[in-house]
Amino acid sequence: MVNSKHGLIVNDIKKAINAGKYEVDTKIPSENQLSDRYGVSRQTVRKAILELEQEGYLYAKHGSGTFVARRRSKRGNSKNIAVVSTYMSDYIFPRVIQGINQVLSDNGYSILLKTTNNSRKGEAWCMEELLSKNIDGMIIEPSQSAISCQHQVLYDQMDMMGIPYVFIQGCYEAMLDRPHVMLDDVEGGRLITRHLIALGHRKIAGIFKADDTQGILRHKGYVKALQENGIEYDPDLVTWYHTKDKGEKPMEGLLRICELNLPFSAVVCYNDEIASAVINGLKAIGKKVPEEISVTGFDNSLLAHSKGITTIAHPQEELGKKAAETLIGLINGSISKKGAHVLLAPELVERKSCM
Amino acid sequence: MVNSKHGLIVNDIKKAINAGKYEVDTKIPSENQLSDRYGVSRQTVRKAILELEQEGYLYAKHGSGTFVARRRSKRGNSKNIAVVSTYMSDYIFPRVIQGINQVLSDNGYSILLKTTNNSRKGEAWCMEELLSKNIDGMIIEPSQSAISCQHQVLYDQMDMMGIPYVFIQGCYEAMLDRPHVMLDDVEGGRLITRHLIALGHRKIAGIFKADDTQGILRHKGYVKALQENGIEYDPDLVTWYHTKDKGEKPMEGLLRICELNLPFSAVVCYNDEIASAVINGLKAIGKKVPEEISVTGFDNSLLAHSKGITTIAHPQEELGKKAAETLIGLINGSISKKGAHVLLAPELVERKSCM
DNA sequence: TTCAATTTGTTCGTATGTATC
DNA sequence: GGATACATACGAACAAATTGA
Repeated sequence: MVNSKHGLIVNDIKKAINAGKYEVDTKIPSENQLSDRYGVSRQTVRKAILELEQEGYLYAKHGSGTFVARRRSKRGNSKNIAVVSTYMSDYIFPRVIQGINQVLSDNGYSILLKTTNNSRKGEAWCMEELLSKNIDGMIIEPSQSAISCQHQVLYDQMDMMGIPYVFIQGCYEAMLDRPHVMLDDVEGGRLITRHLIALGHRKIAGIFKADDTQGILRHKGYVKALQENGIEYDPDLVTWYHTKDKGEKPMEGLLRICELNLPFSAVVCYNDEIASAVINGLKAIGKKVPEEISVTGFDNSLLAHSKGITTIAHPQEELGKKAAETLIGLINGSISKKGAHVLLAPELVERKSCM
Repeated sequence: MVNSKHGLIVNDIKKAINAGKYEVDTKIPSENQLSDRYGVSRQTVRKAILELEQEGYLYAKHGSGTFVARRRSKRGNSKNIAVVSTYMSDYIFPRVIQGINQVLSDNGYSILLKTTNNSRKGEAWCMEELLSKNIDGMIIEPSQSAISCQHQVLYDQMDMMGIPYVFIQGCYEAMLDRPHVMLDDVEGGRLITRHLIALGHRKIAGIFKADDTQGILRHKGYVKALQENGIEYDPDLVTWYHTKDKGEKPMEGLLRICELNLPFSAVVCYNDEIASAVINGLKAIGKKVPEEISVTGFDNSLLAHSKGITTIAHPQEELGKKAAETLIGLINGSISKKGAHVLLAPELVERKSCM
């Protein structure tokens, strides 16, 4: 995003100010001190400070020092709502945003769209930019949701500025008390596992993502369904993987189970992508799907559609609508922050990957 | 009262521009030349130029020179760009907007998203709302592009306010001189017709939309390909239809051709939707596709993918990127409105509807 | 009041990187 | 590929304003 040294310094100081490390009208370190600290020339520091001055973050006093400016809070009803998503072209997102747009535009709001590329840095960057703009609220899909949120200050600042926000799809563990609208992943995991049990399966393997709230919740539902039907939970049948594992790890786990001669007749997968990889893997080692082993996905993505995978459907448009309605409720005060927790019921989509 | 050397240079250049000594978009002397002329260092010249750039008098082009900008009324730069599309969830749109987002966010801009639902009223309503907001530019996909633009006043008003805009996908007939970035439909029509000719077809029917710029251009490409290959153009083989005709008309035309006993072995269709309907229609009257008759589409939509229709692909992300780059060029003055006409090369996607 | 230290403001010189023609 | 021109960065010097001893 920013390659230049002065750009990095600008971001750093901005972050410090937004985090409240410098009070308004207090002096920041002198140019010489900063150039020492960052290991750059004084000219480079000056360029950064000049930029921040023009953006209204700082003001310099000749012979005296450079100070933190009182941020102009030109708040009011701009009728703009920020929508922050991880990726733009994700198969799942267009319909969600369509739902959001429908409700918001009906209520006279416009959408300010931002993407984080699913990185924390991207998210922090986005929010810092948004704080300098005039928005009435925010709908945000958190990045890498299972890792603890290290930039909660930014959310605190939004609270302080009275800008309400709603999490969608996932929510940071530490912020589950904040407003959120998401799929009931526990229920989804339960639903699809119950479906397999109803088909007669007893030994059901599972592949879940460990660094993701959704993965943990779906696993919870999987366990719940087993218990409800009097089937003992066998940890050896469950494989956990992380985002960085890419494609290999899940299949490795499954092969390990095969090698251990643990009999299983079905696999519950974290999502359609994994399910697709598993189907290919099973076919490669001579197992027939669904005749010998049933496989399920999650998300009802295009992949599930084209490969005929039985899966759990996101009520995408509904999710967008609910999120927008919740946010509007928060803005006009008709909904309290504590009550704004919505879980949407998932739907089972039967295809031909199970029997 | 300016004491600083760079201040004197700023005033000098300002005066020269205001006096008309430098024309708009002409190059001013290079930094080195100016530093020689004024007897100051290049840094001092740079500082002066930077100041003038920020005031909107000049714009610098890396590796090329520094130029006189078209003076704009200094509306606050909100760093917001409006993106107006017809529908949100269209199969084609996510990737286009992804391209737009990539370029814009790299340049520090945010996207303000609006939809028109492909209606003129929706478009007018959108633009009125946008005019009341603070935006630096607009990328717009026009609604129902062939009908003459009845609300040109709104565009004139944007011109007056100095807010640049770029049309994507299509462009109003009467506004083809305005900046636009779109697919080269003539080339697309030529490409797909040439493909059929290369496969050995000589009698090629065509179905085109009459009230749509794209329809007319695709027809033009169709004619061009025929002429280039020494095949006479036969108007009887071409069916024209209008938006209001819905699905029946195109097929009627084709049936008429069949009844007239005009032999043809291939059909070039306006888009994938028509191609799909034509394939169904031909099958219904006992013609085999592609064995007896080859059919082509246009747009590379999901429909073409699922039905295996040979078609023309939009370079979607590229289109978004180019549109964003063009708009940024217009904003900082490095591109003139007249030069901002971009046609993107289409790509042939071979599937199984031709032989 | 004066003086010295500190801090920002302005300018010069130089070097390297990178885009454009 | 080479020349040109802008972009970034470093180092140094002096000027001007402020502050406190």
